[in-house]
Amino acid sequence: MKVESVRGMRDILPEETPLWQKLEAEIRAAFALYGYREIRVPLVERVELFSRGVGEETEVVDKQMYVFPDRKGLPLALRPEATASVVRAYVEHGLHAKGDLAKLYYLGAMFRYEKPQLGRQRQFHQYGVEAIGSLDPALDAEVMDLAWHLMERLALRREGLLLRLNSIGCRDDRPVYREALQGYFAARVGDLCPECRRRLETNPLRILDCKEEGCRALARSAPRSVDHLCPGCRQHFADVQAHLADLGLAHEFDPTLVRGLDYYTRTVFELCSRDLGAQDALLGGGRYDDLVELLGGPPTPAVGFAGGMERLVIVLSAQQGAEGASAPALDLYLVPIGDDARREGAKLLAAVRRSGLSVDTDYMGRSLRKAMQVAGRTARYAAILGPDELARGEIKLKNLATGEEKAVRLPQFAADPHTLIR
RNA sequence: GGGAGCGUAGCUCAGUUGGCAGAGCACCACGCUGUGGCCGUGGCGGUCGCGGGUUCAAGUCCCGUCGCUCCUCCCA
Repeated sequence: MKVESVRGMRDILPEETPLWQKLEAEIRAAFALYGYREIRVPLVERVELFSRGVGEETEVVDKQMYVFPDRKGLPLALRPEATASVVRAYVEHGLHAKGDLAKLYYLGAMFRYEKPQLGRQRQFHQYGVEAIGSLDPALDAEVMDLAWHLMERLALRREGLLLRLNSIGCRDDRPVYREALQGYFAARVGDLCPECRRRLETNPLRILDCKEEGCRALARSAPRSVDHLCPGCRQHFADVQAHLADLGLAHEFDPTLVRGLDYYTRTVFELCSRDLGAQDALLGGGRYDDLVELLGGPPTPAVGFAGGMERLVIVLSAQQGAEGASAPALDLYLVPIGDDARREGAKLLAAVRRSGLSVDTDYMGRSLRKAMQVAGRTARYAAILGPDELARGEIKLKNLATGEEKAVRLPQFAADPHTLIR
């Protein structure tokens, strides 16, 4: 019986890794331009970090989290997202004591137990930023500008993207809005699914993104969060929009946007692709002004976003598909003829590699012709070493693009291959 | 969560009313004994996703199961 990969967990093969590496490099470069520094947090956390931080009632924690006890029975979880971990680290290491805005970014695997499909895996990869320590609406706008800038770097067309924006208010607004929702849904409780009847008491906000058709119909004309903002939050939201306008960032106000995680406050946003089908959200984020305090730190406002790498890979590979085959990866391919040449060639390889040239040779016992074929598609130069060359103390160098071939002294080539290969 | 489609060679896929499992690409050998890209000839390669059922006979029909994909929804 063949052992296969676990459902929703896929291999990224060498054909695809260059694209991932390019993507990671662009993400790091963009984040660095905006003053963010990388933080690496564990893949495994205590369950309570997410049940408290993200919210017991959220779909991510309630239905999608990988939970298991360790050998001593401690309840652990594979992280379904990274913000809670970053904030935990921020509090745990007293980063707030530096009295400055902490700008942190991360890149890595997340785990959610969902039905896998294109652009949605059980192990997936997110990149994200967290700016912890300021309530300035200009910072909200800067974070969204960073999101846009990243997309520009990846050469995604601006017209193909859509920034959706909403405000869900602060912790003082929440009870008011919650009551409004409860009042609205309670009057129509007969049309709610059993799950949502429970949510009516525990977390009525979640009814807004229930999947049942009946609940969704009700949600469409439910009270809007923006109509229940305190003066401060209303001003904050107006300022954010003004700053976005200053930066020339188009956006669309979407009163139904609530986001799936409980820690969000005030600003919430999503950047969507217009040419991606069902899984169109490229990244999403917003403010989480109470999370630091909730996880044991001092009251500290924060804003950030997270995006999915798989979805960018889809968009990018569709866009780059026409670019064709990549250039040969190797500088040189050694083609040995006979056992003596193989032995002598192994020494040569070690020397040439240490000079900084990438070289490979045949270990499959291939014929000269087959080895030349491999050289032709993997390298810029072929080096032919056989009994004749060995007897003369030479090696034949062939430029595989031009077909030009010349014999060079073996010791000279081993000592200084760079001048002969360019 | 709801709906639909598809699983046949390493890859992309044919396979008719149930009747000998195929092609192209890739790989290997030879033509061309030590020189790649082009061409030709031959070869290697299969529990037809898995398990059951119907049948003289199942890749094909039926049931189950696992996986993949798409739509809806949600999200990254």
